[in-house]
Amino acid sequence: MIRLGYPTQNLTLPAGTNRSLRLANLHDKNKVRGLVQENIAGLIRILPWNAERGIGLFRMGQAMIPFASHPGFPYDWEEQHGDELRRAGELARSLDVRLSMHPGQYIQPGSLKPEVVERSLAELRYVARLFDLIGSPDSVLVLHMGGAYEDKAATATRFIETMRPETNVLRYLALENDERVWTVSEIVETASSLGIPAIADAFHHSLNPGGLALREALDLALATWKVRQQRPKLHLSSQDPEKQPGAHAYSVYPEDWGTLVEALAGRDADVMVEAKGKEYALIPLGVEL
DNA sequence: TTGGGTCAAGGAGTC
DNA sequence: GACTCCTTGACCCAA
Repeated sequence: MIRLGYPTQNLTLPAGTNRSLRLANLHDKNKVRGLVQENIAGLIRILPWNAERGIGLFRMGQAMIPFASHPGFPYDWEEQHGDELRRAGELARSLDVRLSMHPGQYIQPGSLKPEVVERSLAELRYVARLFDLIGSPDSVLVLHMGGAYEDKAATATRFIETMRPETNVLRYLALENDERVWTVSEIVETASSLGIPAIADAFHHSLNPGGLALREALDLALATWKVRQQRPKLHLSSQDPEKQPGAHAYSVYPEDWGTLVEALAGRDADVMVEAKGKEYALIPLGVEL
């Protein structure tokens, strides 16, 4: 069985989980508190909408708690929003919707710069703490491995050494291949060293296959989820024909979906669809909105 | 009220 | 060297 999901916002409702603010306004406690409450309220609106349509995955916006890992964050967000987050988590579990987050390109645990590593770890700890409060052990913290710094082997070693002590982050962390640097086989190797699973992104894989067919890449990535006894997660998207290679299209093309389904060959997976059209991109995959 | 420039942060690749 | 792309558009000022 394949379950589907989409990221951060629902265009139909509409509702979102990614409202943020400029750093210059972070001092305004009431503003920040209001935005966080709106993001959590958005999540609470989206979850039942998804469940009614059989959409079993949802990715929360990284700015659910905007600037949560920034030293200038103006109050104790765990204490102030803990109850709301626990309630949202209870709702997600009662509806059987799996949650995830995907910190962005600035998160570089393998960086050569200590300050970049520290900021990256602070952000990863924020996500893990948020998942703790939500309380669903199958939540997934999706991360790219970042830069290669002209020496992949040394960077992978550095990445592993930096992450190994982060036991609470590792409870949720999964590594994803990207479209130009790290291939599926490389992230599977690093993930295995850390005892965590790997996410194969079918679109990135098509741009950066590392000599593997999609079927072979899935064989590697799906097997890594045994360490957590969880359903494997994958990503799917299509190329925007108007833009550079790697840019996500508004929707998913049926041929890309067909290629993934064929490569899965009947195996179970949770597939996150990354498209500008959000939930509308699930329509060509058979979801009725 | 709206249009458009700008926004914490990194790195790789293209032009 | 400037621009684009990646997670995700949203914020916010000027008119």
